[in-house]
Amino acid sequence: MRLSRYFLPTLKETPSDAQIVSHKLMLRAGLIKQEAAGIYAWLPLGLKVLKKIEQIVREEMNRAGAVEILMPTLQLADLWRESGRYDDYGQEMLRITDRHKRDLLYGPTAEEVVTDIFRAFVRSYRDLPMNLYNIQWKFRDEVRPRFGVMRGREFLMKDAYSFDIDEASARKAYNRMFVAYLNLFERMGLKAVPMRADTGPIGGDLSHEFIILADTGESQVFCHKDLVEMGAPGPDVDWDNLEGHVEKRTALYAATEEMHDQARFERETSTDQRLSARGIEVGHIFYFGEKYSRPMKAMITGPDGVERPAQMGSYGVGVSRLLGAIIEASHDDKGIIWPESVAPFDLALINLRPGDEACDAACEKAYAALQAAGRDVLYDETDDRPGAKFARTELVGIPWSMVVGPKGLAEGNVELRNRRTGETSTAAFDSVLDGLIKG
RNA sequence: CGGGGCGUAGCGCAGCCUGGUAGCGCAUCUGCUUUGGGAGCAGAGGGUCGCAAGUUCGAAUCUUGCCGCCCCGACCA
Repeated sequence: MRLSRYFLPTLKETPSDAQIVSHKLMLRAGLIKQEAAGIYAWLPLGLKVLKKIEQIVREEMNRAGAVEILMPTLQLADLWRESGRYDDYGQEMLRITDRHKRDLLYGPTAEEVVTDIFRAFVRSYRDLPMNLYNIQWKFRDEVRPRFGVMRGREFLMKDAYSFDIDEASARKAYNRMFVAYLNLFERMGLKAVPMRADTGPIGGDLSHEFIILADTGESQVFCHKDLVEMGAPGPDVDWDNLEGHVEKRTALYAATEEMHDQARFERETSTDQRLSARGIEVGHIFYFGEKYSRPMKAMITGPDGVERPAQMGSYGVGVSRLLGAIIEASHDDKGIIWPESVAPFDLALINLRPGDEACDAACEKAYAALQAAGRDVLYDETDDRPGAKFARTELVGIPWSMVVGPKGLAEGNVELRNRRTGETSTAAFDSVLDGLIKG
């Protein structure tokens, strides 16, 4: 992409509405534009990152055996009356009436819809286990939206729903999501720690929030230090036998503020193992059994010929929130530092002197070669001054920059810069180009 | 939903207390110069001061109502 033909409205000054660093940077780097409280338009660069995050989530869901569907944003109130939640949900649910005076709502979640889909087609235990997910815009009319996309009213969420014949099988479904979450957050360069969450009236031990640690996190969290550095199991696991991976990570103490038990924390960890930090919730998995399947009559016939409600669980990832969370966890005073897996461009090609024959020729050659190699390049051929180009590239957080200037080029050299480390190396044009082409 | 704050050019702000021709920086446009860390000089364009009503000879400024946005708290992916 040639920058002069792209749409990248960066801001030198921070809009006064923004308070936390990720929100400020998202506005300054031209990722989003606020349209109303908690409602944002996604500009080209923000959209690219959003799509990359979405794709990682999709790939890891598929790997874990979930199947993608797409459910509507507008839902029938009648379904929610069946589950009993229409009246329970309160003011956070945006209620809408159509021209026929039918009560609709903009879905804040999709348990009712997915249960309705399930019960329409599935009757037998032979069709189970099943896990259906979708990545869709949700709306919760928060009283007080804040922190940019971290707590908007409209947000993109991946929500998966598992259906099983019994609790033992449901537990396996839960474990698959547990491991899938560890894997997908790691792919985004995040260290996510699963923490015991409130299971509400259902009870049991099957609910975890996935928390990433960041100084500006919304809640206080407490956990065993080792959990933070424990890597994800990775894709090559036995997806039917994940108990070991899950137990290893749930054995150590980890709790959010609401679930925290200081006495137990001190009992189960030594002083030097204790970590108390701020955290951002980026995922939540939950087993809730028959909560929806029973009132909505999503019944399954088992091998014994007996009909019983499906055992269900739901698994959410805040896709749009993740942009904010990643930035909170990865930035410096110059701007965003995108992990390569979610970066909007693989690299920036900076022409320091457009109009200079040698610079133009070298840049065009590099641009063509990199594109041919499948690299997504942002080619800065604007006539801004070098300082402005560097500052902008750093602000938007592109992982690598190839800098082509007249002085270096006279020697046949160009520069390669790493956004995260700030390291700069000068080398021959061809060798830098080869290195970037090979990745 | 309780408490607080703010709406003045695209962005950041001053002016308001004490009513009298709407300003500054950045950005934008033109010209010249400049070209390895958000350039310099000269010039230009851009505002029914959130909306409405009221007070007044006269309202960005005072009064009332409404709308929007932000912050703290309670609540949530």
